[in-house]
Amino acid sequence: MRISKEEAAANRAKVLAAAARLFREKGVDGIAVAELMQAAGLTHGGFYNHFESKEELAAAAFREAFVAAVGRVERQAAEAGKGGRDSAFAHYVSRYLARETRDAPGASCPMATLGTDAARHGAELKAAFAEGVRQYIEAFAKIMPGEASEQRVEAITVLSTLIGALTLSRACVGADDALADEVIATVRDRLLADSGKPSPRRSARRT
Amino acid sequence: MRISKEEAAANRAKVLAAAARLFREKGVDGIAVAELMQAAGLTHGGFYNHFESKEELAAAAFREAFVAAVGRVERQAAEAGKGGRDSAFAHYVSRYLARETRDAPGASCPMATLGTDAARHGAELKAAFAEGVRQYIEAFAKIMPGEASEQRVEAITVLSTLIGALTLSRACVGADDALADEVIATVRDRLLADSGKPSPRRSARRT
DNA sequence: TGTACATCAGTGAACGCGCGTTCACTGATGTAC
DNA sequence: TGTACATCAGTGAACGCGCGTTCACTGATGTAC
Repeated sequence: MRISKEEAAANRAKVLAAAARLFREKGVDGIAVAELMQAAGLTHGGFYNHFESKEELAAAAFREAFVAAVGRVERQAAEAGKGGRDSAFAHYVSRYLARETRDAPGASCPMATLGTDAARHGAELKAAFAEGVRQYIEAFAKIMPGEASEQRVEAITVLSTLIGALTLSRACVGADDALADEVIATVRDRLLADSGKPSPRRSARRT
Repeated sequence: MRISKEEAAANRAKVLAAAARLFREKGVDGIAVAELMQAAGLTHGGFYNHFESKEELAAAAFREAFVAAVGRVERQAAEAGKGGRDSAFAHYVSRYLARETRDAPGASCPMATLGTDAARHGAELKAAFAEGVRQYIEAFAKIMPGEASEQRVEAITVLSTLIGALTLSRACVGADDALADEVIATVRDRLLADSGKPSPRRSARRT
């Protein structure tokens, strides 16, 4: 049965949202089109009314995920007016390396979840990913402590550190929880110590 | 036709080596058992004479890849007798973040290529990965500059940075080569500057 | 505004392909005598 | 040491399943008059 244009647009948005979450959780190849459609409350047959292919959906989902991630950074940058850059940076890092973030990959940083997928898939996905990275670095640089001339270097370095720590911790959680927790706690404390804002929590050290 | 025990063992080793390379290049789900066997010069039917399942092979391949990676670190540590820890560290970082390493994922750090696979697959893979990370951190700590009491923290932080930078660069290469090169060059120079050993090459800055 | 028809989002069966795994078979190796 | 047989690594066809994609169909929406 045909439905209204608004409903169709809402359905498309639902599919995109489900894809942005599930691709991050299970990888582009780890979730089937039929499962995505079911997660959006639809049946799989209608998929091609909205997207040309799974690959095209993936590119759109990557863009959606990056828009949200860059938005989070920019919101922190905007609030930096109150507490200053150091505060914005500390908040962002603490949140990024929290256990809750690690355990909810579907809602978190696309670079830590989709980087390997982008590297292994086609040009369309890589282009969407690279464009997202460009925007993210630019936004992230604005909340970096230190001299303005060094902000881009710092942003790229810290961003790499965050992505690596989250990747490592996620790969170990379930097999060695102490190690998984140690990685994010250690990196968080180390980054915050560097910025002159030591974390209130003590560093988790393995015994 | 039956073959000698030595030949059979050599064949098993060939399959394992092909898996350790190809899983890193294309991901565990990105390469078929038949392709792996072909890469080892065999046909797919004999696979189950050597391994119980693809998952078991993957765990063995992870272990193999980690042994090689930890070995590389320990070799650097051993050579540190000559030039000191700083020199071992600088050599290792420069090599890790070189373009050649980035463009040869099949022979490089398993944490940067298989972390996401480990996070998304079963307990067996995660266990193999976590064990590898444990050993890697311990070996890596020995070539970290700075105070001995801080070596583990530094090792975890720098390792995260290396993994993140390589992941980002690999995801962008082909779509935005300037950005991909900037990421590894910037992080390399930044890490070496920290250790008091600035890189001879100038930092690549985007224009 | 009301009516008649064309459009098209959604449905679910079906297609074709690739994958992990199984199996009957082969024949050289390893072993028991 | 020589012979006869059992073992088993390797082969390639086959199985069953899940996946991305296609398609005929439905019926409410959107539009032309």
